[in-house]
Amino acid sequence: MNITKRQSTSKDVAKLAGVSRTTVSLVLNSVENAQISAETRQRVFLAAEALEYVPNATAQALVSRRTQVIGLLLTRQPHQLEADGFVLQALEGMLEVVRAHRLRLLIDVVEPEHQERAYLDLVRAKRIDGIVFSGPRSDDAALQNLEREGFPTILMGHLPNSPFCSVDVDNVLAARQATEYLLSLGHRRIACITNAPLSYSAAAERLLGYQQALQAAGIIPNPALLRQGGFDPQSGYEAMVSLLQGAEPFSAAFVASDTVLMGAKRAIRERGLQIPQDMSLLGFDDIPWAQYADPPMTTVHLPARDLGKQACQMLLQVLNAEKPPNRNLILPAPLVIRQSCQPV
Amino acid sequence: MNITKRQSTSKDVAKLAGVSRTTVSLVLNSVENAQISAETRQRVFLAAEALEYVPNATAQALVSRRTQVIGLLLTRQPHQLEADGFVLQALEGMLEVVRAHRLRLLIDVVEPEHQERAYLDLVRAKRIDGIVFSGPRSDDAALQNLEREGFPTILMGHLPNSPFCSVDVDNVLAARQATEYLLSLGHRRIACITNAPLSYSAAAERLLGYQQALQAAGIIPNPALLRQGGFDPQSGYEAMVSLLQGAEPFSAAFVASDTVLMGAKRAIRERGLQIPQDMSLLGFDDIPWAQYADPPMTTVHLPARDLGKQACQMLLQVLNAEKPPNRNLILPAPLVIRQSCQPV
DNA sequence: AAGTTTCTTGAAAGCACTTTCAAATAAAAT
DNA sequence: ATTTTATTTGAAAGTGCTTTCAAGAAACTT
Repeated sequence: MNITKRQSTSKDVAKLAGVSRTTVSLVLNSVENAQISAETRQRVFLAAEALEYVPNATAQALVSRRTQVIGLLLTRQPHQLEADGFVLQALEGMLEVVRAHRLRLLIDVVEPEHQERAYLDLVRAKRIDGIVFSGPRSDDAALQNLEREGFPTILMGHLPNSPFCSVDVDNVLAARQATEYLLSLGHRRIACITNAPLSYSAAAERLLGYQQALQAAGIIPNPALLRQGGFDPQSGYEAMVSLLQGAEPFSAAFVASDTVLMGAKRAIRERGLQIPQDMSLLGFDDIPWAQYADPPMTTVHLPARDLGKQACQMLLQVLNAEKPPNRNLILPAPLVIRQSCQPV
Repeated sequence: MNITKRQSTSKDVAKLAGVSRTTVSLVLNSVENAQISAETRQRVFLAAEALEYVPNATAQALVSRRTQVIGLLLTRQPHQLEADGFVLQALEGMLEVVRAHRLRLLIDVVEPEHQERAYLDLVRAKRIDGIVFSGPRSDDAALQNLEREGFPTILMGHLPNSPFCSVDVDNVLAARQATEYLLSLGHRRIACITNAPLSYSAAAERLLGYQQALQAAGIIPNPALLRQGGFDPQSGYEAMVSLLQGAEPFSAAFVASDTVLMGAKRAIRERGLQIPQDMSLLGFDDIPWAQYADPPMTTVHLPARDLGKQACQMLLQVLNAEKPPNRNLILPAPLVIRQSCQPV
């Protein structure tokens, strides 16, 4: 476990190649306008190879003012991360582009409570070049700090009149279409469980879509048929139990998150109800579980992986001072019809 | 989006406080043996506050040779990450201790194919102080590189005669106990689907536990009842379809990963079989899904969160040159009996 | 009042790199 | 052979911080 052999530096390479450190840097970074003879170049490469030289990222960062690291920020209660099928898919998409650009990804989860200083440290300390921010909330003080700092940030999700670029789906539309599907099956009493507290913009939007569809069909959304979920199956379980115990009957439920849906489904089954015979269930996110559930879940497909990918790409554009083509990129979120809904 | 106002440096703080940068550093890092008058100290704090000063992490890292960042390395095919319930829980545990120590977490997923140089970059470039390595494989060339470099590394999982410290569960024992439970229910023909290719040590160990239990009961493990899964539900689905189509009858299956189990369960239901009436199913990992599945799954509880936490703590001990109390920490992995198994 | 001892503080070096700029060398032109 | 031009290379400064070392100031002895 000893770290005896010192790491070789550009100085070592220079010495071995018989050139100056400047030349080493010029060659290894293949600087355009500086012409180095092919022979010298070769010597440097060989020396670097021989010493297994890798430039010290910290030193490079210090001088270039770029750490080549981007941050993924999630705002959740840590324990709510556990069952989040979305995160991993998005992460994957991000890693894909991050890797292609030889960057690194730093991940942090901040709890909604003490986010005040949470990112400031990350940002001010210049630990990262930019941020992909998942799950923005309107009441997020720290996010406003980022704004003031003018820190390169991309939102995964959407925040009305935020200066930041964002990648998102049209939650309102997707939720409306989902609800319309339920309506088209003849359901009239449709319950709704949100995916998160309404301060999360995605939660508010999905709820709105649900309400719009109902109203367009001449149905007044019934508050007694609405419950709030929050990131984990347990919240869905509790919400559904409460719904089932309520006086208000319903034949279908739109649950704005598959993770929450997982718990809701359990509550229904415990009650001895069959899906979809006794109750139609429609989710949101299309996490891997959805298609393997019993029955496979009809749900809105959230292109999580793409969302992550696009967010990263947008961030890179911002970092390179290119004007991103779209300030607010909207990806389609189609309804995937499987077997958890049927006509009344 | 402009970055007009330059970030304030320790020099600015020094100037505002009317002291030297040395003093600023001494105060802000509360260095022990250097005594600074309370009055000076106060002035520095105030100045730092006023300028919203946060030390540049890069510069600190350069001089201290510590980046205060630790890496989480996962070896999977990226797309296999998607449904991995374990990762997020472990991540959470890690974040907990990482945060407590004011460190940061860098995450990377490397594909088993080109891992050769994959971490070397990370390590040689001194981007991170240490590594938590999830899913070590015996045939991992890069891991051997880490060994040679003497880089502070903790294994989440286990590798026979590796010099690295590790945190793990006793996979053999857990799998044996799980299988014994099935045996105790009267099952004799028990299929097994592994959680991953056998080069992953955890996969090999779980399989071994299954085989040991069988042999102890005087049953010769039947190769026709064995299939290999691999990280995602689809692999489980395919494995179970293949098992079901095979000539060999069986009344129970031990699936060494809940994620894989998710797919296997689907295959069984599509076949019109009831769980547990027609087929007992026993999983491994206890991902959030397990307790909300229909029926709730009996499975081996993998203390993922704790594993992550302990791995991190161990790494910190290594980094601080403390001898970790246990070179190979084994956490208990109890069987959680729910409703997916019943007597024949 | 002079000599010690203790407190504070700042100059300077170092961390490993990049990049500018001018000098040195080689090649070309007169 | 000498001047001009093109080609290479290296010294040095800068990135923002920590830390050693020694000096200056203040307090204490004798």
